[in-house]
Amino acid sequence: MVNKKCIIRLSRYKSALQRLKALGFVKVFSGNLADAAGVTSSQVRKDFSLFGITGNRRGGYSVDELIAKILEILGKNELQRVVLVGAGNIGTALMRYKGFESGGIKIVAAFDIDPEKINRRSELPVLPLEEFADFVKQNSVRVGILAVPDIAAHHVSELMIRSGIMGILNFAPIQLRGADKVIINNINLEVELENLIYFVNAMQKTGQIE
Amino acid sequence: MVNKKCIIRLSRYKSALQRLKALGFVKVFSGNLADAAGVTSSQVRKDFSLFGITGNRRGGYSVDELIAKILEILGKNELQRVVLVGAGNIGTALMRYKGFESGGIKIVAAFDIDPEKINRRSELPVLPLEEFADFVKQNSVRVGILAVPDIAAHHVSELMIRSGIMGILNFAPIQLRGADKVIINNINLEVELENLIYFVNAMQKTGQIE
DNA sequence: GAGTATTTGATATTTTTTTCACAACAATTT
DNA sequence: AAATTGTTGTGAAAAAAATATCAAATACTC
Repeated sequence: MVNKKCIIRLSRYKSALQRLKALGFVKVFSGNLADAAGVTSSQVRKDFSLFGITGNRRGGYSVDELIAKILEILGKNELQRVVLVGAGNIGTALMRYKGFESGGIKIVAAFDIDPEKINRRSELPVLPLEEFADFVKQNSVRVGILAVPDIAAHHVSELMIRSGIMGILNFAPIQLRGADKVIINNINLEVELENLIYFVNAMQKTGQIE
Repeated sequence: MVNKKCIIRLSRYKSALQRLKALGFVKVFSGNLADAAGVTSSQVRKDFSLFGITGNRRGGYSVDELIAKILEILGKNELQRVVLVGAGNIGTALMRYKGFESGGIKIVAAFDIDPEKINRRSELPVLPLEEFADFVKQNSVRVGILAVPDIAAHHVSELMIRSGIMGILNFAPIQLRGADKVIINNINLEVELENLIYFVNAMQKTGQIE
């Protein structure tokens, strides 16, 4: 009933609303939000109705209320703690990425097998992979980012699931298949680029797309 | 008719086939591929029929032929040159990422406004942003990766489009709206994590999902 | 405070995507 | 060589998602 695309739109509405709020808006109509998020106003209202979000007929929606409700739905009222496995290229970039904290998401620890990468004293400690299960259990972390080379990805994903992780954001270039009751979102850079290249080629051939 | 999801599946079939080939498989049935890619066999055959890919009734498909045809469709017969803007956290990680080259994609140059980041002598040169338009035109690059902070993203995307870039892979945490005849794929890490968190929460509440 | 204009919310319609079902066909067996 | 088995390819059916429609509601005007 509530599918992935719908939640992604909610995230987008949230960002748009926060922008609108920063600009001083107090009320918003479904049409405004739709424009800001690149969808139709019907879509916005449909999505809202799915979560029981209501506005005032003719009066639109209160920006503050909307933001509050969406944050609630997305579970952003409390800080979400996330762990990271793989302190390589992408892992390190994610560790340094500042954008998460403002959004209520915090990488609380990273893990790697390479002893050289271990650093317990850092604000964001890098710990040996052997400590992963204990850490996750003790801190009841439920979401993990997987940024290890493809050869290790399957093995690490199993460790994560075994340790109690229920959601994995996978950057390894293999399609991880979710076990039961585990959500896996794959981000595959090569696939994204291939996609782009296909449509660019197609557009160049036909002069038009879609 | 041919939509984004379909091309993403093609990419997945390609990976699965390359794996199967490495394992020594010569023939494959739609069901095998479906399993490997996590879809139904109908889906596989439908996708193939869209691109005029045919097999032998009862004989399945030749792995080599399939790979060749998919590579052809995805435009992977020639090396695809890509540029990158933003040599920060994520940009640098992408520059170092080795996975692309094996897949026929090569980042040929990166660009940044920070003079400290400029490095013309590197194998993957980092050039000042002012040179972007010229470089893209002279090298007829059509795909670019955008990895700059959100404040700069809009401005840079316009520069890219003005310079002739037709496909943008956007890592900035804002939803870039595609101009006409420009494809934009957005990768928003926060949105991905929010998504994961929502479903993990939902699962924990209900004990089941989907 | 009646009348008007405008927006929501719910339902209906359309479009898109996926799955089903099965005829046509090609290996394999008898 | 006939029968059988198993797989493709495709058109039809079903499911899912997006969009359009419009009565009900409510803010605003005069």
